[in-house]
Amino acid sequence: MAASPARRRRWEREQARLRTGLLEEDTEPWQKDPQFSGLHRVGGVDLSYIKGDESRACASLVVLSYPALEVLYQDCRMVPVTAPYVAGFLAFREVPVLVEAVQRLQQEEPQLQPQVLLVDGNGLLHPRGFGIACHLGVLTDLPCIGVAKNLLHVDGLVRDELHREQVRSLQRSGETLPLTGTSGKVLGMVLRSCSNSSRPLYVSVGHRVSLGTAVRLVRACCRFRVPEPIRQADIRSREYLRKQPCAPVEVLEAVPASPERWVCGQGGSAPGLSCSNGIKGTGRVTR
DNA sequence: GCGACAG
DNA sequence: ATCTTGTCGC
Repeated sequence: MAASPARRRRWEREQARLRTGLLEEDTEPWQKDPQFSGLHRVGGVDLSYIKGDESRACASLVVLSYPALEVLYQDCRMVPVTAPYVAGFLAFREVPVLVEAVQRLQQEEPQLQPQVLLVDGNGLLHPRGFGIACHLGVLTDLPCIGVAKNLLHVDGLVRDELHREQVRSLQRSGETLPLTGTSGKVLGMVLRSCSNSSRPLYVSVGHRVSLGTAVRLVRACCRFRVPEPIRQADIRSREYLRKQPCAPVEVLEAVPASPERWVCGQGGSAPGLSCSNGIKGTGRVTR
C-alpha cells in the first residue's frame, strides 16, 4: 500500500512534535483509578505466526499484577493452528488453544487466575456481535475485553476519511469516541491510549465487563499504545518464535472439558469491576 | 458483481 | 499476523 501524501505529512508532523518534546510520556496517574482498588491480576493473550506456516503458531498467556503491571505468570508454547484467518472468524482460529492455556493456568496456578483478560481482537464489535473476546470469555467464564488495533468493518462502521478525522480529533491520551453502528448501537470505543501514538485502540465488551469499565481498565494498563498484558504476551510469543522457529508443536494434554466449565454465573465479577454489560449473547450462560 | 474487513 | 532499513530521539 502506497503511503498517501497526507498520511506521510501526518507522520512527519508527529515525528517533529516528538523531536520538539511536545509529546511526552503520560504523567497522569493512569493506574490509580479508584474503581480498580480490588483489582490485582490482569491477563493477556496473543498468538504469533510464522510467515509461510499455516499449521503452527506460538501462543502465550500472561498474568500481570495490578497496578504494578509486573509479569506474575507466563505460558508460551508452540500450538497447532487448524483454521485459516478470515476476518470475522478469528475466534475459530485462536480460541481453541487459548482456552487450553487458561485451563492449564487454572489447573497449575489457580491462585494466579486473572480477574480480567485482555484479548487481541474484538468482542461485541463484530459482524455477529460475538467476536473472539466474547467467545473466549464464555468458554472460560472470565471477564474479557476486546482490544483491537484496527477497525473491523461492521454495522456501517468503516475506516474512511471521516473516521480518520474523528480519530485525529483525539488529542490527549484517555480521550475516547463512541463507535456507533448504523443500527444505533454503541459497539465499542475508539481510545487514544497514550499520548505518544496517534493510532488508537478499538475497545469493546467481551464478557462480564461494561464498556465504560473496559475502556478505563485498558487505559489503566497502558504504558505504551498496546496495553501491557497484551504487549507482554506479544513480546513473549514472538521472542519464542525468533529463538526457536522450529520448535515442535506441543502435545496438548487434554484437560477434561467438564460441562461445568461452560456454565457461567457461578462467580461474581472481578472485584472492583462492574459486570453489567446489558448485552444479549455475552451475559451469563445458564443452562 | 467485486471489494473492503480483528489477527 | 508477517516481510523489512534506516532514522531519530531519550
